[in-house]
Amino acid sequence: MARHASYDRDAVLKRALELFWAKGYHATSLKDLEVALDMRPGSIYAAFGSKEALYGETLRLYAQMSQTQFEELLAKAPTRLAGLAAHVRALGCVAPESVPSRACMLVKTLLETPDDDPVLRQLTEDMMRKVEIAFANIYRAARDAGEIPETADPERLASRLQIEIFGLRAYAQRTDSGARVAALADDIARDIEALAISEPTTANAPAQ
Amino acid sequence: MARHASYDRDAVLKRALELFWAKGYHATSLKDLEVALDMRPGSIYAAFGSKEALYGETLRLYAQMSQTQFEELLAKAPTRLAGLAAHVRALGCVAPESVPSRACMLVKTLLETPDDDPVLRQLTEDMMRKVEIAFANIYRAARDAGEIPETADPERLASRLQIEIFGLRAYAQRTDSGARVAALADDIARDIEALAISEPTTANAPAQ
DNA sequence: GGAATTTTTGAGCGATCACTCAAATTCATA
DNA sequence: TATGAATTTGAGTGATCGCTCAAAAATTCC
Repeated sequence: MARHASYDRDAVLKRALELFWAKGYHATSLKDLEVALDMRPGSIYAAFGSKEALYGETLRLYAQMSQTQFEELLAKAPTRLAGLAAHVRALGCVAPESVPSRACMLVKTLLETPDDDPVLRQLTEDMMRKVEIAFANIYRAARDAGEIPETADPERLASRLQIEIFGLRAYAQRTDSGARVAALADDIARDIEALAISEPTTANAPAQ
Repeated sequence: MARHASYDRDAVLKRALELFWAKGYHATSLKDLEVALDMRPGSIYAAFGSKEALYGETLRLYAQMSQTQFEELLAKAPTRLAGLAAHVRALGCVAPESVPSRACMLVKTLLETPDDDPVLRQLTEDMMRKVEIAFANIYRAARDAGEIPETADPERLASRLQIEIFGLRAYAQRTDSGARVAALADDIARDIEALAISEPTTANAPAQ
């Protein structure tokens, strides 16, 4: 007894994500969204409530996609440490044309959001903290499995890894040379692998 | 035979810098600037031409202030490597209330600027490149002075250092704990110092 | 003090901002 | 096919955007 929405919500969110990720929150206008989503303002507001709420949903989608990608990489890696290194290398190999922006959307949001913003800033910080905790859990598991020394501090290593990734992806946004970014990602990945407790044959195994 | 401007241009630029650095380009309105600078729109435009041009001038001021601070730190350090480490440690110790934002204004600009922006984006990338070259020159001098191994690649180390700084300062923006940021900065600084060729008594001298 | 020259002022420009809502349209059900 | 409940439409809301400019005020030199 009623009409159904004519759009695919997930597809719409994905298009909104591409736009917001590329241009940022403030620089993206509703006119931009109307064109990209092929929706009129009324439909957009009926579906998402506000520009801010829509942005929040795209952020969640971004975080979820990133997490999935990361977990797949981890599952394929021979060790936890190799998985983390592979993640960094993967970030260094992204083709600029295959992605709305080489920078991390969470960092972009963090840096263009007021310190006291109760919605987008809070959401961003929460998501970043979740990623950091995930990193720490992996480092802790690696330590408990004897991959890295007993003395390693998982939380500190996790924060450091997040710093390297934040920095690498911001750097990637300012550089034309994909090869240079890939080389730097490799440097970072090697440092991660260098944490490994060396054993006769398996030490420093490449994470490719 | 004429009237003089009633404001101190440098003081005005400094106030504009504080505002832009804290809020970003898009989120800062001319109304905000009118209040912060205590100037009416006509005066602002007579003095600076446009919002974009004013932002550009504050960016230049930011880069110049940062450079000065960095050079003073370098001059005080016993070695070039210690100077770079001290720079990182200094960035980790910034009190949040003493600064408009803990994040780097160049990174904030990079991330909220379109890839093809001919003014602000170009300016930002140029300034970043200049900093990177300065880092590379210091690493090169350190290598030529025998502080670090002959095999060290100054350009690569410079890029890596810029990545660590970008990341550290973005991370600082998302964390309440100043102590944690300082500890992470110290980790990064130690890695820089670890490049040093060890000698009997001077190796790993703390950069404090 | 008067004339010349500059700065400052602030009302207001057109454009765009995020957003609303009454009317038109669509479609599953009866 | 008619009905009812939903979605879609897009002109239009008031607010704010960056910015302009003619008039007023201020300062310097003669």
